[in-house]
Amino acid sequence: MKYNPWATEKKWQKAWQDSGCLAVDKNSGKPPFYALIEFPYPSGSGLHIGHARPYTGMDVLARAKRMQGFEVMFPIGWDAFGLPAENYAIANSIHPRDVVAGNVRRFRDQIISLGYSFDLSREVNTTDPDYYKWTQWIFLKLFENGLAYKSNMPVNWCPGCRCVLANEEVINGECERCSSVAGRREKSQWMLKITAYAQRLLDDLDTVDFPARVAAQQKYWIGRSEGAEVEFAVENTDDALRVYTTRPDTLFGATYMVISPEHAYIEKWKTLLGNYEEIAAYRREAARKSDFERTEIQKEKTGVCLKGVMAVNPVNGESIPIFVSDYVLMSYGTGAIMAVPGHDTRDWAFARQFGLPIVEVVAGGDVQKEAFVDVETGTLVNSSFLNGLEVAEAKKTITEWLAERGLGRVKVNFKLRDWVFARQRYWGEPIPIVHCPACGMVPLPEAELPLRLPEVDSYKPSDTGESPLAALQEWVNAPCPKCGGAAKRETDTMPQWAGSSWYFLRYIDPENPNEIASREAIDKWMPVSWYNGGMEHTTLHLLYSRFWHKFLYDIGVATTPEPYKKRTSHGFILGSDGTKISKSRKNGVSPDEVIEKYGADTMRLAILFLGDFEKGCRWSDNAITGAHRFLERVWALANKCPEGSGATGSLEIAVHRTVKKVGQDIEGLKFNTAIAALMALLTELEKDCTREDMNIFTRLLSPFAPHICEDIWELYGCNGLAAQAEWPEYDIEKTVEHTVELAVQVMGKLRATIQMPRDASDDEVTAQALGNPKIIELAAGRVPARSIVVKNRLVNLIFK
RNA sequence: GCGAAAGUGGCGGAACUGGCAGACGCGCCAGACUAAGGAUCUGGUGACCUAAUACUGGUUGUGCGGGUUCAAGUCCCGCCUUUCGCACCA
Repeated sequence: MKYNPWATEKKWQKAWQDSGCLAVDKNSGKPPFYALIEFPYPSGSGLHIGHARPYTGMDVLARAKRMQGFEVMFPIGWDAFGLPAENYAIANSIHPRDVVAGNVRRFRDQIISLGYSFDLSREVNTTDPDYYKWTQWIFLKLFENGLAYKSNMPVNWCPGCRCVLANEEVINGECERCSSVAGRREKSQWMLKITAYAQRLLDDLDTVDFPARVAAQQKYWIGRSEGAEVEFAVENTDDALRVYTTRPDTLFGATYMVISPEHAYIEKWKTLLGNYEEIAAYRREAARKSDFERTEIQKEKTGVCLKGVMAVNPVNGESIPIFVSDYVLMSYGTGAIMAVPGHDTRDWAFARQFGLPIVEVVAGGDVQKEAFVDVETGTLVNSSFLNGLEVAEAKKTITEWLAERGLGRVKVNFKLRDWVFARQRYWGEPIPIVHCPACGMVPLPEAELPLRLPEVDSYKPSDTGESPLAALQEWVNAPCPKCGGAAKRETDTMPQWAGSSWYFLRYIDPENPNEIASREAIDKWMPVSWYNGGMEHTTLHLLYSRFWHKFLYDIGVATTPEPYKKRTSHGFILGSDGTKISKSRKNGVSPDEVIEKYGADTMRLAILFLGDFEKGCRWSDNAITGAHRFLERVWALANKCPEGSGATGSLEIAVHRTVKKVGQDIEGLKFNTAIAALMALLTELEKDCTREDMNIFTRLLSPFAPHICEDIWELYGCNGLAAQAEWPEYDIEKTVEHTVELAVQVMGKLRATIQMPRDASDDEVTAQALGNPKIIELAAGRVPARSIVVKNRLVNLIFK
């Protein structure tokens, strides 16, 4: 009987769903295991191998955990708000809701056809009002707690389309659609104060099981630094320029200052400045550039000196000039810096450009040739009372000195910036705030949630930079919830990150109309046992969702400070030509095509056999050939293998070893070597096999290739489904051979191998090795000076 | 520039806390079965040299150059290259 996956795959997919074996049994009493994948954005092009790799990996884990006696929750949903659906809707005059519904249907079908064991009864969709009601509810709580606020922020502006652009829509400084040069504009934006949680987001990384590279990247992104704030008085004004520095010890070397083009003092000092027009022109120039351009290009330093104002270095009273330059950003620190060209590379380049003095304050380099920045252990010079001190000591001394005089203070700074939480778009969660002329910003009462997206004819952004919602008078005009007077709704919507920042909580209790999830359910399932996702989400989604969860913990909704107990990250999968998979390059593979030609089990095995799950890899059709042949051999053997009791001798050892290895490899996400071990065992079983052995083999293979295993299970007349079978156990005693082969080395080179009983003593091993004809010949009568024995592995003989 | 990861046969990739490099698969070669083989099965397959009474003969080999060690793909020092992330972060 030839292997014919098409005949039965659909049948088993239905059987898994219908049997309820994928759904959670509340009363099972088994330990809970919550396996989570990053829920997909249901794009129009359907599910591709970039999804299939992580989903297959986690499906193997979830299936194995079920067999191992855990109550597994393995849910999926749809992160369906966002720009692509909206753009597609605009281009094709379809409602984004309908676009999404069609895409979701396609994704769901594909997910089922791949044999994934998701519990579809818990499916959530971020665009469902019953779902986004709670996204809005969380926003209201953030607002109530002072963590949501409005602030002027620069946005990308396309003068051609007359609308705000996402960073993604700006390609090389041009609008993706109309190729106009995109500029910058200030806009009042909703912000979330993630910075208030910076320290906790950093500290609690120690309490979770994240891969080192993920934790390192988050730490770097949060970017904690300890330094000092220093006040520089400005001559002829009552103002002081406040700077943040991590190197207060170099204060005596500060020979000029630089402020960001957006610094408020420029306007304040307008009348004092002899060259205001020049400065304003420079500012306009800087404003045209995106942050990206401004900070990316390794360019010559540009800037303008502020004529008419001078700052005073607080430690030595010297007057120093103030410049404006775009290399100083308003978004980090205070928007102003003290420049120490002797010991900072950027300041050095700027000083050279503008002929400014460069003073050495830490001994060791030649500051006239280049900035001397590697100074963590240097000694201070040219610094009055700091002379002779080590850098660390000098930092402390100067900070205290400044603090005593009210000129400075210790300050911890973070690179992390607050989260811009508004989009001028239709297809997002409406922000439940009303702007009242009398009462200001008023939150909607909870009872009015969800605030539904209104029906509109056009989803196009308005040409004023407002969201399309702004054009809907009947929706925009609403009574103030507080005073009842005429007021207007907020028309911006939330970013796509909103719905994905808490979805793992909704899976737990997806139908609950009264709360995000019941306390009981949260207690049982949180934190997520194992969350796997892409490295590209390490700094945004992963950090945002940790932030929201910490907030929910603070207000008593969540019961743990961290949402994820364990995080793993799969490697990025590239196309067969080694580049990113894209439709235009045609280097991708559609899982649908593979399934149609070879079946879902082949697809699953092929994608996991490619290479280390946690490392990047490139797709190759060769993987399919190997996987498919393997399954054909499995099916052939299952059919011809006779009844009988289990294997004995070395075959029994091979079986026990494989049980051990496959279990360990699944836990370590080493799916490629687990499959290799199964292939190797199959080769052994083909020589000598009974149904008893094949039964064990089938259960081991079942998480990887579940359909064929159900076929075998049925063929053998076993009870229930293979998916519900118990995971085989191994006997540690039966994983070791009684006779081992040892390598015999002479002076570190392999010369022979010998057979020895397991755990033979060093002396026995040495004696046996010396008795080997090959070794006798090499020894030529000499006696080894040393013999190094590595138990059950090798012996190395050293002759003088 | 900063941070992280990685360089192993023709190819994808294995290799536990230093211990027989190349598991497993693809491809290729030879053979078997065939009317036929792009099916299947069996055996072989890093490179170079040398073998024919001794295929458990020798040398060399994990990006490059040094080092530590009885022993290095693995550890240390110095380079080179690639990928990913961040980008003038004070």
